[in-house]
Amino acid sequence: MTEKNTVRCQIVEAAKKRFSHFGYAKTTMAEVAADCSMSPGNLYRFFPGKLDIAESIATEDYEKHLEALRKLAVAPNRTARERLHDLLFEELRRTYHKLEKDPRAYEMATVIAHERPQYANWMLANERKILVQLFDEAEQRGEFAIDDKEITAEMIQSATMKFRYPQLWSKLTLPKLERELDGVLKLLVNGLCPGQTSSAGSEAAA
Amino acid sequence: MTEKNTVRCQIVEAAKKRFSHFGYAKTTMAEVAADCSMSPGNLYRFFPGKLDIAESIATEDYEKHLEALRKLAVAPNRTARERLHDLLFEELRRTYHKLEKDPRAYEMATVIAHERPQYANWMLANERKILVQLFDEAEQRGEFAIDDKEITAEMIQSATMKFRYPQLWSKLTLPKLERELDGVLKLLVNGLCPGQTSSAGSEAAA
DNA sequence: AGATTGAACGGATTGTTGATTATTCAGAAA
DNA sequence: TTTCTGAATAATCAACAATCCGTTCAATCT
Repeated sequence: MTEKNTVRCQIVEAAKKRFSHFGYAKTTMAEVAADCSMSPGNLYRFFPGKLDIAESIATEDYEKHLEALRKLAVAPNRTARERLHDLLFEELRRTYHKLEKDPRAYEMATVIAHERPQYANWMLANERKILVQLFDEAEQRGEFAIDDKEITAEMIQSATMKFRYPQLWSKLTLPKLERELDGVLKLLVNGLCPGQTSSAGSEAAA
Repeated sequence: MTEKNTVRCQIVEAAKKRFSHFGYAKTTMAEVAADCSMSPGNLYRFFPGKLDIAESIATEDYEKHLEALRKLAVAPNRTARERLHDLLFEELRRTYHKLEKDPRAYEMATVIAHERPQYANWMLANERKILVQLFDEAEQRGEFAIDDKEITAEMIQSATMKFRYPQLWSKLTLPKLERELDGVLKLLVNGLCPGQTSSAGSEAAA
């Protein structure tokens, strides 16, 4: 079991090097196998297919991101609104930078999104859990008033779709995207109706 | 001049028939020219290129849609919130049906969006004007409280992006999209903060 | 037995060739 | 002159061949 895991890791590491250096498409299973001093066929004892190796790499990275989001969601000394802001901005910035400077990451994201549509849903569901937790706390402190928190989390995700895979849907620069996300967040928090005070429109984070 | 316009119309009509019957790609300039009893070269006295004929057709149709939106934006006996609802739903439904039942329209939309990125921006700007007008009225009646109406219109468009070209970004059915748009709208209008009453969450329209 | 190999299969990809077609423009027609 | 033509051009596309590569599995090794 531990043995098996070691081999799995070895494969993942070899693939990681190849993928990030030559790209997913230009890396062959035979090459990865050779890097691990094994035959191509043997890879299939550890992964169902090539795409699963890529998914494994992506997930490893994503888990770190998720952890960072969880931290932000419960940061002390921040209002619920600020924490929501931090969450959404972290998401935007991470994706933007990842896809911006690294065409290999872009390629892998595209392939996985295309061949495994459910993967994106799984990511959204993970982040929804964090949002719901944030809402729970916020409600207790009377910061937000929310009927159905799960649904509301979905709606927040709908409304911020544009900022989740920024360069797939627009060619805007990061500063412009940030300004726009800030505007959308303000609207989501305060609404269009007259009523309560709107606390400051934007803050710096990180 | 009128003469020229007549010929232009004739070309557009011939192209419209061809495009909707055989598709944009499978229609040749020679065929359109033949339908108009003229040589292919002569088409270029009236249009800079094939794509411009398609654009002309698309715009003709779009102008009708815009007119419908303008009507909805000033409908009497409806609250601002209801009119905003009608506007966004009309947009969603039109696009959905158009792309759903007519693969030719989908093809043309794709080609134009790809070759003429500015075209989509022009459409958004048109619709923003309508939104701003709606906001102006709403503010006078005290229904909405809005700082910068142009910016707010942009933010509404950002937040409802997912519903503007529905089948490009998700495989959701119309009812699901409608439920989601309703949820997003509710959030945009009322905000997350506790405060004023939320008038009914959803209504039927047309 | 279980673990590993590597040749073989077939679906996808690439490169090449030939045809199609959007666009131009020199000249014919009006 | 202005209006139009249609052959010439260059870019794109479709079809086919050849190759490549992910995946499988019968045979080999431990």
